[in-house]
Amino acid sequence: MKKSSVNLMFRAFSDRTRLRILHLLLQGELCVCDLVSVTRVPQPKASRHLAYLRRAGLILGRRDGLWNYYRLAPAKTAFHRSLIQCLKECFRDVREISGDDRRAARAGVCCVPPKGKPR
Amino acid sequence: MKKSSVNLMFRAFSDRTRLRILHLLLQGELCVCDLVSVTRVPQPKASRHLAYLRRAGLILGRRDGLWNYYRLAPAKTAFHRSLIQCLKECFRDVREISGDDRRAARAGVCCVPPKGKPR
DNA sequence: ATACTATATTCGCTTAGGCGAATATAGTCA
DNA sequence: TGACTATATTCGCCTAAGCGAATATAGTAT
Repeated sequence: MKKSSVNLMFRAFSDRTRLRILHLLLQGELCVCDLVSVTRVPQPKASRHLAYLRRAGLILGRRDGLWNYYRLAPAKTAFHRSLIQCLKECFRDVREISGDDRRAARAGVCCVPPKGKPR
Repeated sequence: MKKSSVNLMFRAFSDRTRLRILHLLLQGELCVCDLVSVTRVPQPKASRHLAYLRRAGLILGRRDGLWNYYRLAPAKTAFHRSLIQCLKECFRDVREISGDDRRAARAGVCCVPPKGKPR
């Protein structure tokens, strides 16, 4: 773990959009278009924040054809695990998160791809 | 809890100096001059960060004569408690913190006041 | 009063980082 | 090849926020 990653990780959590994305990823892997359609955030903005989270070591990406799937990086330190615990608890206090959860629960809302997305 | 305080609190943790101050306060109430002498941070800088932490609801101040004592604010939410847990665990990853702890352990290092500080 | 101590605030500067809009890249399909 | 889809990056702008230096405030002592 490089010397400033604690700061980076806290900073990563200090933005509402990133918090929403991270919270959604608690339920598992999601592709960018799912994140975009659930959060109703402009796609470039979502990509920007995803890049930030990737750099901070908080998420991992995987490309499958046209889609990029992201998931939470496994926590390798006690600190990282505690941070994830914060994530699980902050939903009460971040208004948008409950709306996200509701929309996410309404199943595969997203884009209908040319060939059908491999679920 | 106002709507943006989760962000504010995470942001408060995203600065090394504030992290060091918060970590020191885990061991109890300290006055500004103690914090300054232990962290070796310029006094105005320490005061600035203390003001930030006060605004974020993370610390409480108390004035006693010439001295201002600060302590961690009691956590009133599960989220806040988890955040404090992060604080307890991040010392492994923030280099300066171990030095702070060592210096803090060397007892009442600080200023020798006119009349002797009420310990 | 003056002098001194502890702490806080302001100023001017610089960088990080958020945003929307536009554009680039990469993979797929016909 | 060209058209289309999903995603990423760049650009220009603006605000947040860090810093050192200087200064202000408040309490104490004489």
